Amino acid sequence: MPLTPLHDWNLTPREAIALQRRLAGRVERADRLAPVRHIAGVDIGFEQRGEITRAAVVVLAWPPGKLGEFEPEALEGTLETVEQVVHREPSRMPYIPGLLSFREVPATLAAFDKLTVWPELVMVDGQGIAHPRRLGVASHLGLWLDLPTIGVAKSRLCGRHGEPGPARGDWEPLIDGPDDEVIGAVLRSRVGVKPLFVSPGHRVSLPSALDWVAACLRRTKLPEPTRLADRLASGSDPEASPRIIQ
DNA sequence: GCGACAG
DNA sequence: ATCTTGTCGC
Repeated sequence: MPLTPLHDWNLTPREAIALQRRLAGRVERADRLAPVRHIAGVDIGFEQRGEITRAAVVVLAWPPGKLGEFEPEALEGTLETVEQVVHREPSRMPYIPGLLSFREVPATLAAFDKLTVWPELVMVDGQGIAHPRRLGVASHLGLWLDLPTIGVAKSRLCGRHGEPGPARGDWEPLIDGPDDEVIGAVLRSRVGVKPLFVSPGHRVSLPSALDWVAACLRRTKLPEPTRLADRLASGSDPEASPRIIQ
């Protein structure tokens, strides 16, 4: 069953919410990944006070160059960029908490259209199922692309949790609803900084999502895929021209 | 009615 | 998210 073309979406918040409820039923929370050879990172930036949406996708080679090390520092620079693309277009919707995917997914899909290297796993800057209707931007994108996705957010949208321990890798479950459903994890990705909110997007379990994020962590707070996509989507890399490396 | 609220 | 100077810390 084909989904409604996102480019045609011109929904009211009420209609968008109804659509999310239907799509949430199609999100898979168990692992169903093909062998991973490339991991993509996705992030969105804005220009001109939000009038222009800028989607960035960075594709990294997996596994990283050097294996057998446990310290992230020893793996510095081992997740190499294979391709990166940027797509700009007029923004379609304002930001509304809970409806982020309607604002960001269309531009993201256009960016994916430009990729020549297709990833087997995607990390998205935002929530996966850790969403009021269990359909955050990572889950929505995963359904659309028919790819496994993981949500890596910098702050909380919903759910309750304890404060994770101080060590890198320490985490606490993110729980929501009257039935205490575990919708994600609050992960200390770096000592001394606010924790990350990791949640399954599509076709990835929570334990695997945490494993993948941990495997992509280096010295920074964000895992390499979303860190590089962030850099590309934000101003620091002004005329970030699309390029294919190697 | 009163907060909370990804990017 | 973005707008922005200085400032604290490794």
